[in-house]
Amino acid sequence: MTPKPKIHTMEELSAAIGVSRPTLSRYFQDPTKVSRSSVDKIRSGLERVDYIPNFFATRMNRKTTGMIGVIIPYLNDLFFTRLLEAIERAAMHAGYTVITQCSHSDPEIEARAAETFLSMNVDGAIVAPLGNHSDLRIYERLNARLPFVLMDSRPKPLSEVDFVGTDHMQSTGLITEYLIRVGGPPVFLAMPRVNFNAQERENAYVTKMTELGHEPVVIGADVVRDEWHFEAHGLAVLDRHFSEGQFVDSSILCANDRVAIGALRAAAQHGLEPGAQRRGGLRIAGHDDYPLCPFTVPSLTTVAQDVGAIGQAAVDRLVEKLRAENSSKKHTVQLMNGVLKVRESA
Amino acid sequence: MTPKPKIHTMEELSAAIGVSRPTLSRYFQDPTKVSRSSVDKIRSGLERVDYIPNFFATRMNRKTTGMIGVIIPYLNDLFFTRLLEAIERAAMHAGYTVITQCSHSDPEIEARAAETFLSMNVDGAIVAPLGNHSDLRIYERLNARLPFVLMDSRPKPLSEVDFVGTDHMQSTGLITEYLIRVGGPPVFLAMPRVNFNAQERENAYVTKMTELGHEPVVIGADVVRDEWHFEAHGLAVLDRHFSEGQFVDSSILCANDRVAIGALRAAAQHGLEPGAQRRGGLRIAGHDDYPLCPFTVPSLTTVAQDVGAIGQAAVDRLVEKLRAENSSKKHTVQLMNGVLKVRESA
DNA sequence: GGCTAAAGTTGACACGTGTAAAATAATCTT
DNA sequence: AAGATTATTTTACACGTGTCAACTTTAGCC
Repeated sequence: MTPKPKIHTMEELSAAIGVSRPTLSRYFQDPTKVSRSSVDKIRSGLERVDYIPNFFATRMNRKTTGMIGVIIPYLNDLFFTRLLEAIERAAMHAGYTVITQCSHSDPEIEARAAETFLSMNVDGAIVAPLGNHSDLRIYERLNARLPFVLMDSRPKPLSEVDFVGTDHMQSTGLITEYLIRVGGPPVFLAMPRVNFNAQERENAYVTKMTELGHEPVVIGADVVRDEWHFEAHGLAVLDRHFSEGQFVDSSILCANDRVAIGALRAAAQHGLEPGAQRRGGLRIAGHDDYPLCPFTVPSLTTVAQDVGAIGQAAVDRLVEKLRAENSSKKHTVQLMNGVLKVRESA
Repeated sequence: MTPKPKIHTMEELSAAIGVSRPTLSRYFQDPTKVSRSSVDKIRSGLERVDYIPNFFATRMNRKTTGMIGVIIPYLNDLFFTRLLEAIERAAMHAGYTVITQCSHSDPEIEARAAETFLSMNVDGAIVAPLGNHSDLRIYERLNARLPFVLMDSRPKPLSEVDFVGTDHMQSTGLITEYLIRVGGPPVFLAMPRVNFNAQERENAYVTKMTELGHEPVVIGADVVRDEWHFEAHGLAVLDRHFSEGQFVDSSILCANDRVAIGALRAAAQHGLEPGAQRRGGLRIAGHDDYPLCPFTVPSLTTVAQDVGAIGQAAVDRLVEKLRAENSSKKHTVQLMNGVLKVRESA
């Protein structure tokens, strides 16, 4: 088949089809705004020709770009990819195009991404923030100029900003309570301070332990390792403790599942078999319900974040804001409950 | 501090600073093209004012947009996120902005993403294709209109297209040979046919087995399960076989590491302990060197794809093409070697 | 068939910036 | 210091499409 002739502008297309250019413009935005006869002419014309409207020219003048910007801190983590997937699904369903930027845990890249969004006139932005306190002005700047929603991790000093995430006091409390009930009171294996959730989960653990009359014990909080290498962190910390005979028959609550996967590995290396079956023995639990939890050996007991609901809620709230056009200035904080997933490891 | 006054156009900025608009335009593209004194005036002016050049207006007229489009088939897979990270790193270093689109293993979304790239006048595109043969025209269309590089998985019918990926004949051959050497000749646990690599690895296995005088055995190729749920696939297939007493002391080569993680799980559920230590026993190996391989129990023997090198090479080749401006029409195929990673499981 | 209201179309201008050529300023010769 | 270069700025137009107001056609009605 011979390649269709390429047409670069609506002007040319208008001449080739025999419909005025503004009519074409309206057709590409919403075919129902054009009469039946014109639609037919345009349809058949487009079949004989290779034309794509210029993305930039169309977006430049429209009052709304139909795009929402999303910033996530890290790609190599299935939690964030699932979140992103949920957001893309919800946004597509609501008729928006998602522009994703990854900050690679670098505040400078994060700031640049925010500027890009402003420069692109995105209709709104959803951001999973880094843990750096100096970045708060970035979020405030976005919040002041766009419909804006923070998700996953919440910087406390920021009050006037919408937020969607998990209620870590509830979720971490839930699994802490479970571990206390079925075994001994757990120690808490912290994660590197990559975001505000790290501290929040630790606080939730301490609170729940204190509330139930137990002495909280936190380990692994001092190590400043390669930030996002959670498995290596969990492995290194526990390997050290196990080598000294510490915690070999404890309940260990890990700050997230990736740390817990490292912990499981440490246990295996020391011939330990974490599991609820053997009373009094080692127990390991995590947080998040990472997709691999059912497949680890032993399978990992954890508390699930409802990633799909968080993504959906973030988009819902954003769409609500950018439709309301600055009517209600009240901000919303949506905290989802975690759900206990009891498996073999605890 | 009082918020800086917002300025929306270069025209206004020009008036506010006292430099002509075209000078500002040149400043934002390349400050060295503007005299020292003007740079100073603009710098100090920008500090007193809040202005961001309009992304679309700038891109519309420039002959080059400085953007490259990347399509990956699936986000919830650390292999692709690592690939994406390598590409973003390399592209940023080369001065390009990456626009990422995920096809979510849906040919329609993939096609739409390609059209978006054309509509945005990206300087070039890198695509990790789906396994659908009907999509070949999409790649041919992109290849005809842009500097274009395919990566990771290669549709054989496409000949005039640049490609960067792993030499699966070598990599799969390497680990097949290793398994034969240290234990019995392996059976091959196939992966769902999500892309062309699935078949290619299977072929490589059969070839190497035949070459060394062994009878190839492929299992799990018939199951058409939820496409990308590799772990569940590996678990289900092996659970069935183990239940019937099959392959309990075999060497099992999995088509990729995620399938292998499911296989390890199946072994554990049947009280089997895969590992090279116990001669004659069960062995499980994978392919890719998924980031979790060192942390599984037992740790997973595999053959590593050099993801970083693939991403870098794809960007290098693309940049080379879009600088050459259609000089040499010859296309390049770069196949990287896999590297054996011997761990505990085989 | 003529009149009116509604639907659809089009001309003219706008959007915010890039860019080549013309004009100006700065620097260098001799 | 005058002329010749060169560096820099500015003028004027271009980019491809959105949008509004004015215009034309169609549909509906008696």
